[in-house]
Amino acid sequence: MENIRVRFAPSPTGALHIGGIRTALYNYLLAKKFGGTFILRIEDTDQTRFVPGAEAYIIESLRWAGIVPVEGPGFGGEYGPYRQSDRKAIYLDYAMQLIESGQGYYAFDTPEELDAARSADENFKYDSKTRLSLKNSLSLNPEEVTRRLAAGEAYVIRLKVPENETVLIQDLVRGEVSFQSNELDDKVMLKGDGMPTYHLANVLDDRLMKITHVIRGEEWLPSTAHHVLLYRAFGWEAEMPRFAHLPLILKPNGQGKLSKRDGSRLGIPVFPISWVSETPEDSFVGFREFGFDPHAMVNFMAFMGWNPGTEQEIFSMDELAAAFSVEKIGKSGARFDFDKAKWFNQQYIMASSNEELAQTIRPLIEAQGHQPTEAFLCSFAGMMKERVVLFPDFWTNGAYFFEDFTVFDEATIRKKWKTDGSRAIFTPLVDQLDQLTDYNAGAVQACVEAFTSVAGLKFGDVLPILRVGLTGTMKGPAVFDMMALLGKAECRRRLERAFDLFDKVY
RNA sequence: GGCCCGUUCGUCUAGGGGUUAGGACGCAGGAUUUUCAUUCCUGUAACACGGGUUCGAUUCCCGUACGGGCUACCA
Repeated sequence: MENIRVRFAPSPTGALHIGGIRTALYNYLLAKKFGGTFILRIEDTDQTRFVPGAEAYIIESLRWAGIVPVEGPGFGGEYGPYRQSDRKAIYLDYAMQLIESGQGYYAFDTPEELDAARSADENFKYDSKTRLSLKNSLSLNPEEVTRRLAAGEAYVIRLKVPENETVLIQDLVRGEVSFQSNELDDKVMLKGDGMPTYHLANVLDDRLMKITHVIRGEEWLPSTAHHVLLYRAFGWEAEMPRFAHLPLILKPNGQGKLSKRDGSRLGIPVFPISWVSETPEDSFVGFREFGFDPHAMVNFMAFMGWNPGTEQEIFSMDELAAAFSVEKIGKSGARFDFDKAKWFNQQYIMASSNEELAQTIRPLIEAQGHQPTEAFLCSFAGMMKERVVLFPDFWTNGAYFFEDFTVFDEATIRKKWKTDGSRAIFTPLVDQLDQLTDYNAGAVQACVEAFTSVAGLKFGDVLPILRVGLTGTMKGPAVFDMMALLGKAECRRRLERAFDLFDKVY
């Protein structure tokens, strides 16, 4: 394989949703697999849509996901600058080449005139059939063009799309796709403000940055015809990058592609990390803040539209890179399945070490006002990790490890606790537990078993009392493990408090 | 409207001219478990439709339907 160079080229117009992350991921995986170079390029040619902070958001999102560029703004590289607004002169230069070679032309039509043309004919297209009746250097005489230019009149440079040509695209995902040039319009290459459009800048930068593979969303497939025409115009068609157009990510339910609003509408994340804007409607919660492990998100995203062809589903980034191939990318849109995303996260949490989990959840626990020791937190994580799906579940499902419960499972107590006698039965157990010198799970269990048989009770009569007495709930880790972690004094305190509470149930 | 792309269980998908059409999520049931969860087992459910080509089509071709994308001096 040649020296692969791929790029992720987002526009800094706001938060980048999960589809963008997947595009970046596939580019990254291809580069990683073949020892190539993954480049980040910021396509900020639309000054009206520029959003401050968006570039930093994109970089942080990628970093969180473990997709780190080798070249890009702030990352170095020999093909910079990597922000298109810093490359303005380059685009002008090449746009002029288009004019000189007769493959581009100046157009003086104002946006208002074009709008008028469109409202007069809804099928209006600026193309080979209409361009001679519009105001441009093809229809106007040379003196008039020179005069307008000299007078500083606003103009754009358009691509002169040739007639009667067939544009064939060999797409790595879709195979051969063909377009008739007569269907294509004369796209603007250089805008009135001197900035290039996406099409010009993209083609030029891919060429100048020696990009070998263009992996991008399917929404770009139609304009790829124009891009090929541009490569042709510059004489680069033989060395064009290879194209791969990715299937879109669809809404979880209903129809259409996934949109920003779907997240807040359905209460699920569709962004990698949170985006905070002045208005709540434009602020979004991310996978990170939802409590996802970035590896789980990446694993999940990798499978939206790609599949290794084996039955393995859990992949590290390295394994993903090793297994990845553009040929195995699917063709049809993939519906965003949040249940599957959660399943991946659960798998990752269960596979994480207690130490890793402790580190991740410490801020969540501390935010609740508790400063557990590292040892305590690790044991806690170990006991809870098979019982959570998202990181915040550690707190929601295990708060009783850190503080007294306020509500408890009344149904169990009504069934197992008798106000006219249970207290007398269980107080000796508390006392016996207090006699233990080594308060470990085994010793506690032995003590409880001995008590149970002497008292003529069944395990099922004693365990629920202990469990609910200690934690308030019937759900949770093994009782004796929890007792060992909580310690003798704390268990005694909790049980006495609980017994008082239970007596008040009726 | 025009151009382009797509269509296998509810969802993500494997597969591919002759298969009991496989896996995963979800859901349902069961086993294990002091609870919950984990784990294991079982079940549920799919080749959009119509024509060809063929001995045989879910697989190849053509239509139709449906879905999606693009159709800006936005990317």
